[in-house]
Amino acid sequence: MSKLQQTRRTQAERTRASKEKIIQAASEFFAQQGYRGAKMADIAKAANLTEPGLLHHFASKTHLLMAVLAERDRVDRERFGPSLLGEMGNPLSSLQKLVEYNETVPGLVQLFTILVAESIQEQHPAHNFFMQRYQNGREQDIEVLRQGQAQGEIRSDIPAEDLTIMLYAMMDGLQIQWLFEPEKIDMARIFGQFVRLLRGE
Amino acid sequence: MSKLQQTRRTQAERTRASKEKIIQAASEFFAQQGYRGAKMADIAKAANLTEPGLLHHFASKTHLLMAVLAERDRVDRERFGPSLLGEMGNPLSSLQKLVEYNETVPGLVQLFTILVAESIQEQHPAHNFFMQRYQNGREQDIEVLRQGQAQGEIRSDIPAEDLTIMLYAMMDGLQIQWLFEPEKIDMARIFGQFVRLLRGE
DNA sequence: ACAAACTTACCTAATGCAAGGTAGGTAAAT
DNA sequence: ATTTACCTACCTTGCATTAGGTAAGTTTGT
Repeated sequence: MSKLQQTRRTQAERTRASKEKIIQAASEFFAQQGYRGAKMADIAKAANLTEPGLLHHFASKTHLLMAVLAERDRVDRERFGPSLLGEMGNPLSSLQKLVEYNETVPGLVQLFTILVAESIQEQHPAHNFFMQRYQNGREQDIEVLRQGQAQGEIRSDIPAEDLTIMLYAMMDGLQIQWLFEPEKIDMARIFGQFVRLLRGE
Repeated sequence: MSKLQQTRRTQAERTRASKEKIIQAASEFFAQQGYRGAKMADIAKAANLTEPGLLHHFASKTHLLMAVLAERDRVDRERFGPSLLGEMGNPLSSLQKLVEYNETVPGLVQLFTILVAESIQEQHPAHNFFMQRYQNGREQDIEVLRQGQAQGEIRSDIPAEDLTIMLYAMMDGLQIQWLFEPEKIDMARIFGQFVRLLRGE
């Protein structure tokens, strides 16, 4: 139709711009419909492309999903460090920050919540991604927690391994109820209560 | 082929038997593949029916899903009371029982975990079912928790409303990690630690 | 008591449509 | 001259649902 649509000089620029738009669109649709529910055609249209146009950049729906997840991870690691707990010294408080941040990006939270559950099945393309994610996360956090326990900032009557599991569990679980009723569930505040418990009052 | 396949006298008997088999098969497939991923053909075959045979009993895939959930609810309410917390007097300990029971039925846990996440989308056929489920559950439990607080069995520095939310969150969250790595995550023991926290040591 | 009329529990075959992916081309960039 | 970034047209498969039939079970009239 119009020639105004794509006015980018170099190919590199065009590619970068297209991929970015695709990933953004895909994130939204995956978040809203899950991986299975999301349709390539919709994603393509949202990125101003046809379906084959999209497939030129990402060879298959699975590839696209992995790209979305990788990108998400990259951004998150940029924003927070490797351990979600943050710096030694004041652990848990930066986790609290993360929960507060999450309340501002319901789309992303929904993306991960739906995909995590979907990917419990072993044959799901993101199965290993999420299993690794939990494993790495817990492993990273465990050291920080031990530190905190040694310094008396975190109660020591529960092993650090268990604490990591509980932290992820509480975050995930709160997200579910919050996604159903964002107005009603004050995720950050309740997570705060939980953190207080772990500090030992 | 053979006339041995269906040797049931009355129609009522046949219908009851068929519906039972269908619901059982559907539960398994929904648990393994989610609602979207499960195929009517597979469910039908597992129930010794053709697809239209199945549809004779449940008018659509959505109807089938609702039937599965209703049946699940019925069985659960039979096993436990209306409140998951159990009797007044010793609350939380029966919740602990529930978690231990859940460890023996991974298929059911997976069914609910995957479906809950899937049904976060408003247009999902089970959306209202699960939202209600949380609302009712929390409402039922809140009274029991207040009792426990009044008798000093449960710490009183966290409002009962928040406690109900945290209990469901911890259960849901633990289930996710447990479903990924059942060997590694000792769901019941960790939930026990959490319960201890809520008792105030 | 029993046959005619009806209802139920299925089946085989076909429909329809959604959705991922391919073939092969064109025009712009390199 | 070649590679890249797309597009149009097409293909294929998967899958829920419908059309229409048959045989067994059930009800009713007499």
